[in-house]
Amino acid sequence: MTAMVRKMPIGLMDVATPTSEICSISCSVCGIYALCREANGPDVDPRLQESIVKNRRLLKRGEFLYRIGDPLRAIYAIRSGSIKTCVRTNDGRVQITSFHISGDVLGLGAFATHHYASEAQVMETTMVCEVPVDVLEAYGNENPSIRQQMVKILSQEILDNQELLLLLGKKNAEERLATFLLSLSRRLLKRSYSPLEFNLSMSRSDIGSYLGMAEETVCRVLARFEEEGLIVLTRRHVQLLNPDRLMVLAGDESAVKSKEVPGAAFGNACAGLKT
Amino acid sequence: MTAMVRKMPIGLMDVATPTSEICSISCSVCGIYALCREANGPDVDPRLQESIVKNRRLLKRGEFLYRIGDPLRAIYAIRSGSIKTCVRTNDGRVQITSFHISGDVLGLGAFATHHYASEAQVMETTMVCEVPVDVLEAYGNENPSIRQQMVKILSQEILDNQELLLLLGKKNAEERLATFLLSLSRRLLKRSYSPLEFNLSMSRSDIGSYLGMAEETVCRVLARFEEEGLIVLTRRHVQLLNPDRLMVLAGDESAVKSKEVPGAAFGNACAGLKT
DNA sequence: CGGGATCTTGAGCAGGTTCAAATGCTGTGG
DNA sequence: CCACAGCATTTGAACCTGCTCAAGATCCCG
Repeated sequence: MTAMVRKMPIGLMDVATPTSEICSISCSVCGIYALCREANGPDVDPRLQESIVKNRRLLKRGEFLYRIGDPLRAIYAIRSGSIKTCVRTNDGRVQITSFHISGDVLGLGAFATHHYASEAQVMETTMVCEVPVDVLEAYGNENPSIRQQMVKILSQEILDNQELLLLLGKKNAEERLATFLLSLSRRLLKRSYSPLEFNLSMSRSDIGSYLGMAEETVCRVLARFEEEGLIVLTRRHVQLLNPDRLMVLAGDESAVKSKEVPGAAFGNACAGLKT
Repeated sequence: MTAMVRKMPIGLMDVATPTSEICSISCSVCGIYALCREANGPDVDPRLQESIVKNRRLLKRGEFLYRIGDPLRAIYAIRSGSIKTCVRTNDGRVQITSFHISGDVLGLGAFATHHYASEAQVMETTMVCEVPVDVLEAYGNENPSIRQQMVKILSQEILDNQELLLLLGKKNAEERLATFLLSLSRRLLKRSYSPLEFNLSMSRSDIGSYLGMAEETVCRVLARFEEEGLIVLTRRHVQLLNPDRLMVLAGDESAVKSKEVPGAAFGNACAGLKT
């Protein structure tokens, strides 16, 4: 049970997608990449194509993509790297609302007020595509599928937030961390990364801020998980040894999701990793 | 400071809008009522008009508008009454994600998967308008302003959730209740109800479930607020005596919002209530 | 190799939960 | 109209999870 799985350095920090693959990333909920694919077709809005292909930005750790109160000018799709979004109280307490990774779309939440109510900070060197809102709107007006994608992305963000609300309102420390690890694992799987072995791009303190608990408690619970043989942890490298047991600990809503992502899925993925 | 404000029995439980007023309710973020207004104009999609005018439902306390896993068939606008939406863990713990009142729109969050991930339960006798999704989509395809409204509603729901995430992740019991009372007050003000005196349509237990704390703690903190002269509480009837101090206690994000809703707004509203 | 950031571990404390019981309110049926 | 059943609310007291403070260990980068 200890070291059957060979080390594969695949994780948030190791993503390096060649430029040519920008439009080939498989991501069912990612409207912007769908948009990219469309942009390669025959009848394309040239403004959109230009904005997708040319408006790319490389950001370094610590930089802000946008801050609270900034006017909404563009939405962003992450090509590689990772970004955290936060809200804060007036005395400076910070609640991280989401860790965004390759394929995620940021910024649509500001459509209600046209000003950001959250801030987006880069966690590691990150490449984003920038789509100005006027371009997006123009294209959306002509293309129903783009509109549907936008609604889907927004709607998905609501679902993700609901899951986090349940976690923050009703789960204890152990359940929070189990939920966190599994949710990360699922998202990596969707993007064809290894779901059982990955690197965290966030610090313990960030994890705490996201899960509504102190940094120290994060450490302690993770240490307990390791003692119990559920995971192997080396700095920011994580290996899930027993995802099924983690699922039980997570106390997730079973009725709906257990059908979609049964424990067996993890087992199979695990088998694929073995030598 | 005690009883300068005359009792006005306006609150969640007292709403009784005549049928003729269905389309005249002023609600800037309510796309469905905007939709209603449109439906009275000359060039109207007859399917939409029919669904708005005819598809009304009267629900009684305890009934479910939809449950987790139900397929998305329609979205709903509340005409009168109130509805709570919840998510739950597999062992039955319930997190209320929102209290919806007159003018709110429910159901758009299910667009991502076409199945509800939450449940909506009626808190008191409630009248809703039902708009089938196919009707909404058909009409949205023809009318850009409807589309914008939908995006705005979704986007607003994300903002509301973010506020709740901050509350659940970072605030203590006192801050939670102060935030709750003020947020309710603001929403009532937007709908032209008295923001300083109102009836709660939810139980202490529901408030606890929403704010991530035990029913007993809700009671204790509210009792403390009353001792300190911040509020007057009689069963479910609330009077805010010192909203400015509540704002300080709430620890809300001041920078952005204090400009929009300064404490003076409450003072003025209060003056309007006096004899 | 050094210094700052990150991570880990320990010990004591406290806010909020849990359990329990008393009180108050509401609506229903006789 | 009143008594009663059932639910909601309130209050008390003990307990416990997770926080805070503090110190040490480890890592990363220049």
